[in-house]
Amino acid sequence: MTAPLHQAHPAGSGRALPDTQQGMRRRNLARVMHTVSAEGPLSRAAVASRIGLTRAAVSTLVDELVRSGLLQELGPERPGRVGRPGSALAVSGHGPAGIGAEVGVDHLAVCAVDLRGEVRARAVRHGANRGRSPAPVIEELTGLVRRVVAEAQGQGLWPAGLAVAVPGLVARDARTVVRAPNLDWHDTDLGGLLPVGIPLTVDNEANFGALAELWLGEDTPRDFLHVSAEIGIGAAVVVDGRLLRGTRGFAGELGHVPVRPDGPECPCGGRGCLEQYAGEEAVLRAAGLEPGEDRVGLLAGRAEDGDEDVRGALRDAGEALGIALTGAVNLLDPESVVLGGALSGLSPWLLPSLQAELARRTAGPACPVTVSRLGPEGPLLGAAHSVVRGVLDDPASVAERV
Amino acid sequence: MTAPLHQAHPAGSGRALPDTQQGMRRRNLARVMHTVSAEGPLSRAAVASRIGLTRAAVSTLVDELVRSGLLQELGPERPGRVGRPGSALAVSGHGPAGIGAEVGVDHLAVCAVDLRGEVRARAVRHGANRGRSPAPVIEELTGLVRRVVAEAQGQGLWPAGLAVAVPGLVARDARTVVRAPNLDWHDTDLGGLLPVGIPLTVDNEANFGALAELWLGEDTPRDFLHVSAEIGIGAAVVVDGRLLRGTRGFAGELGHVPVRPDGPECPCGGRGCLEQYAGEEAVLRAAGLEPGEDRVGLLAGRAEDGDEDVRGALRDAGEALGIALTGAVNLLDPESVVLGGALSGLSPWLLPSLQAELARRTAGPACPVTVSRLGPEGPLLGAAHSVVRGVLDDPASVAERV
DNA sequence: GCTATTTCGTCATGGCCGTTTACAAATTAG
DNA sequence: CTAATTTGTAAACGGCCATGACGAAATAGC
Repeated sequence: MTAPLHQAHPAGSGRALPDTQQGMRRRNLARVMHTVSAEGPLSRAAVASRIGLTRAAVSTLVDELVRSGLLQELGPERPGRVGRPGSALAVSGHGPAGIGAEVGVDHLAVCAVDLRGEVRARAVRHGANRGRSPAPVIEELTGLVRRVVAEAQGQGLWPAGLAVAVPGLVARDARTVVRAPNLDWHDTDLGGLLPVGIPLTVDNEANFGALAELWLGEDTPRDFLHVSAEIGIGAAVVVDGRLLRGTRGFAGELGHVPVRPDGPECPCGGRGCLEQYAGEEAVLRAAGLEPGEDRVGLLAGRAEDGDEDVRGALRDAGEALGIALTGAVNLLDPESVVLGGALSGLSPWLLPSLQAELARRTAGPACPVTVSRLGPEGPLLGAAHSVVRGVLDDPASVAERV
Repeated sequence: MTAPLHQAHPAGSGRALPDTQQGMRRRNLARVMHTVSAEGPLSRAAVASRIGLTRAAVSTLVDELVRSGLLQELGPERPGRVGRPGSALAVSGHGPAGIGAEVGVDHLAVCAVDLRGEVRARAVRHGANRGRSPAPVIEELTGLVRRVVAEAQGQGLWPAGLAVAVPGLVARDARTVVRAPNLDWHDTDLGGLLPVGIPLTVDNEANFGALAELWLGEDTPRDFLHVSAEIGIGAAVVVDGRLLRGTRGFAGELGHVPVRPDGPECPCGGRGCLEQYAGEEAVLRAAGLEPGEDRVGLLAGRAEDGDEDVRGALRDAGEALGIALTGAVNLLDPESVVLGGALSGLSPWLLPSLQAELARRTAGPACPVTVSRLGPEGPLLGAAHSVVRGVLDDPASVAERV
């Protein structure tokens, strides 16, 4: 198994595959898969012209991929143009599947996604996980995973890997949850707790959310900043289509960017961190509400009803977000900023002040701010898709396993 | 010519070389060059074991590189171990040279660096360029370039490219200076003004400074934040050994990160930007000094002499830098922060408050802050080396030109 | 309806490139 | 002085993509 670049925590950073004919072959197999996956049913000739190889070379690559069950021959295309019609190729719907899982504060979710990107099975369990110790939660999650895997297998799929999204900081080993304040987990190695016989990857939910946006969003650029919030405020930086992780894997801690350096103290040790103004707890307090079950829904509902306290609190939060994002945008020059997770539901009341602040502090045109279409589904889908992308990135690695 | 990844503004982001046998060959030539360049004189066998190819394959690659004048055979190694001693290979000192140039506010400088990384020729001209129109300045620079090129040629070198560092924002075409406030240049295409018959690249001096740090610094990590200042404050973000440029090429504008959102107005339109606290002008004003010739030297001198006003101003600037860097570090999780350019000379008085602020606002161990060893030489060396790296990254592209 | 044209997929051939295997050369160990 | 070890090179081999030719299947023109 070679670790593709976008995988949760790539081991090395150099070229993964050795530069020998075999590596070349593997990379070309990957290019065929990516092309077919991205541009729908395509003939061998179309693929060849797109990736710059000859029809003959693509033919042998396709043969290999069809034999491995990764590509499917759909039969002759509808002839619209002159010449013999090609034989349409599509990504197989019966090959490997990516299993995505999410440990939320209030729920567990698992889904299976096939190579085509379709969700083929899912399972959810609601109920607060806050404060429960990791072992029983993971045990419950394992049950859901088994159910989803079984259901996928019933449809002719086989699990190629499991990716778990957690609301917390994950070490670069892609297995250990270093700190998940909202679950009260510390230094928990999920590798030992999830006894599923398939490759495991663990990552921050914000990271998976950003990847989902990158892969599934429409017109998502290759350089953007994805901001999300469950309770803390997390950001993910995508540069040139790849996640920026940082040395320890902690990049994107937008919540503790100083907004007002002399502001209220923050548990992190700093003062006036963004989380003190735009964190869920802070917004609820400013709105005069008590923390409860569906906090985001509550805020959205009150704001919708015209509650001025809530609206004001969200306006202030948007302003603080705008200040913090001004710094981030100046530093990174992204093509856009995408609001995801809980923020997408509250965007109608956050956006105006956020954008105003950003525009006011920017010389020239301000960085466009958009709202994720995926909403709360992002992290789960991103996790499952990360496994699928792993297969697309190196088809040879799974072809052996068929 | 293929654009290597670290080059000023790579055209595309995908794999540069096509995945065919020829591309493979080219990449393997590059790997041989990089290995020999990085690890000193090495035998063919040693190179082979390092890059994972066989001795036979490396032999043919080396032959080609020697014939092109990029590698040099130094003769048999001193035999310390059992077995036939290898024949030492070293990067040639008579092949291509990188020409670096710098347009500073108070000076012009040009140098030539060979493949071994040694400076083989240089020329400097002092005198204020502030407010002069681009044409005469560039004409003067061209003269220096011609002199340095001639001197290098006299030593058996030939110029492979010219890289120019400017104190301002450069568009992604790597030729146009969009805005250089300290020179008062706007939308100036240096490509038309520099009629030297070799490939031209223009980039921000902060970017080149960061690259110099990456390539020449000792123990510089592959993920760091390089902060420098001439008059504005610029940062360069290096991720995984590559410069982060941003969509428009404007990444790293640390100077306009909000430090105190309600602070003094800034020409950029914002309020309380870092530059209002730690910019050269602001520091001079706070120290009660007038802007003059050698401003940095003046500040350092007074601080050295114990001038409390100056020390206080620098302390405050360090504090503001610390606040801005806290945000950047939270967002990027770099392995270290490196202070370069003018900041390195003032570091004794900036560092204490900067580090204190950073540590106070960080949970866990704070990001280490170091001072560049290169100082004001960084941008010029980085520019010249960027050309050299371009050759190492694709030796085949220049081998044709011999 | 028939032929020429265009495009698709495949096959045989050839060239490029790293590997394998073998061997001579140059050194150390005993 | 011999055995062992390591280096560099040469020849044969195998993998992989390119080239060129060919049959198949559609359209375009008459």
